[in-house]
Amino acid sequence: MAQQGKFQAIKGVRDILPPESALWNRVEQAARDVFATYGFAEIRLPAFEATQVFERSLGLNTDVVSKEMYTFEDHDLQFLEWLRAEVVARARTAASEKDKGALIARLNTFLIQTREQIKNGMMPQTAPNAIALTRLECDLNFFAAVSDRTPREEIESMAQNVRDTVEDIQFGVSVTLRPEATASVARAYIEHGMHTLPGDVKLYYMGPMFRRERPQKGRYRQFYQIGAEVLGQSDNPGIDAEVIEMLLAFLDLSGLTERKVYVNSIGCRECRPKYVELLRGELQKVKDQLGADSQRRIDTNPLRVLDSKLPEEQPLIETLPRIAEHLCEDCRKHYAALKEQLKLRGIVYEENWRLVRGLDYYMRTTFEITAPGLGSQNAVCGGGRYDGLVELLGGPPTKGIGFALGTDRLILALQEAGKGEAKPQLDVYVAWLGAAAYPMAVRVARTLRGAGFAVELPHEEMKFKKSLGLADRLGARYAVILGDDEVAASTCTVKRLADAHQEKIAEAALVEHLRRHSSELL
RNA sequence: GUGGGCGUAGCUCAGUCGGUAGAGCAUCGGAUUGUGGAUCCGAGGGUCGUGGGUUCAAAUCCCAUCGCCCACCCCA
Repeated sequence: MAQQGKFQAIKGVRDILPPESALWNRVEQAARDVFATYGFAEIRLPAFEATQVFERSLGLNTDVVSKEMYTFEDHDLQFLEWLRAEVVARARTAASEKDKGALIARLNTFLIQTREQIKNGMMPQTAPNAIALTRLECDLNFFAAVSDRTPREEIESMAQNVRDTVEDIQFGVSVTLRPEATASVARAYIEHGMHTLPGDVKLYYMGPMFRRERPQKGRYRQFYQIGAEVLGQSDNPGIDAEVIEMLLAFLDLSGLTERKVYVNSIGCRECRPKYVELLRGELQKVKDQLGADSQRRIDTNPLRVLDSKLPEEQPLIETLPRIAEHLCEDCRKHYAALKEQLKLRGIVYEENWRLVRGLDYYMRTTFEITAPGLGSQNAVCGGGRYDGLVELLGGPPTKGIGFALGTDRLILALQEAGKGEAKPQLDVYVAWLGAAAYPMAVRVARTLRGAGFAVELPHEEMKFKKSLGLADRLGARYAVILGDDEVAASTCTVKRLADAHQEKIAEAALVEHLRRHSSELL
């Protein structure tokens, strides 16, 4: 229903309306409650970071970084942008005598202005910018020296140079809407010197993330995650197991009982590269039996071939070498201990040797939770160990493990499982009639709300017929009816809407009366 | 970026061979001026996604375009 002139939410983002928003609150509250019992505290992170934080953490050649991030330059230099566009436009036609002069003039102004802004601190003083400016200076000199004898191709090639260089200049810092939060947590851990805190640092977060992807079921451009991280000096598998235990306790409280837990180990910097090469070699041998996507992955990321869903590739994939058999001694012990720790906690899990992670920072323990009813995105939650990430971002050597749960998908799974019901609760509807009753209605509503009841008070005078009709449709448990009679006697007529039973209660005793019957409210 | 499906009332959807735009639910009002749910009566609500073409006549046929959904890639 895209009608001209009507606004609608942009592609891939959406409104979460009542009553569904109540389910969201329930889920998020469950997370807070459970995480708190495991000693986790909330960290509230910015929604955007310097682009490099994500490039460094996730890896430059991951899909997320290379094509799915919302990235922009943060600056306030419209005049320079306009100048740049002018330079580019003039450079396009620089071969003619007239435009040559215009290009020189614009480029000259651009260079002066740019230097000025850098001096003022309005533009970043970076090495690439310095190089670009020097190059433009040379180009300027070239154009000033152009004569009739200068070959046309040379002029055009230089003009092309100018366009490319001028467009490469960074006016501001590159920032990115966060596509995930682990990188931000690591950044914050370093920035605030959290390695000096006693014990492991246990943090959780929740909120929106952003990826510029084609939307589909359970996948949005603004999506939500609930996540938790443990950072510290220890990589004891007990931590990994406890994180998984906590995650499952949270899912229990949320009501997601139909789910599967998969675990795997993907090795470390020592043994994983060796395995990847082994796998690549094996895949090369059977290349012609694979689909086009998998063939491409042999070069780009052999581990992802294991993820293939193509039915015809499955038998072949089953014959491939498994990382569990090629882990180094330390990783083997770590993985074995993890499984022991899970058993110790009575956690039912499945090993999935094909479970690999897409992001560069993962190592050793990886895990995933799946649930039915999510379309082709059956993963609700993924996580793993990322020792070394903090160091990669310039911090001290630090171990880390955590998970991120797709809230949109958890909500979807709960709804599919019939556990998405979230009725708005309305305890009392105050129906009043007559000018004298309104002040009493205001008073009663305020008193009841003060006592913790959810109360609806109409502000237009309505016949009781209409008032009670509304009370019914709003799902109120009780109606308090106030008219001239009640005002005269300082009593309230209290009607239980479920069975139409009603009685008169003194105004002063109303709260006590409703409290006594609060079990009926539930 | 690639492929498929779908756009008619707030929602779910009919709409025949091209011939005045429909139903159910929802909303509002009335039957019922101190009492809700049921029933009955009534009302409002539409640029048939948008633009163009064919035609005496287009929701319907043709072209283009936009939007949404699902799937692939990839991922939570």
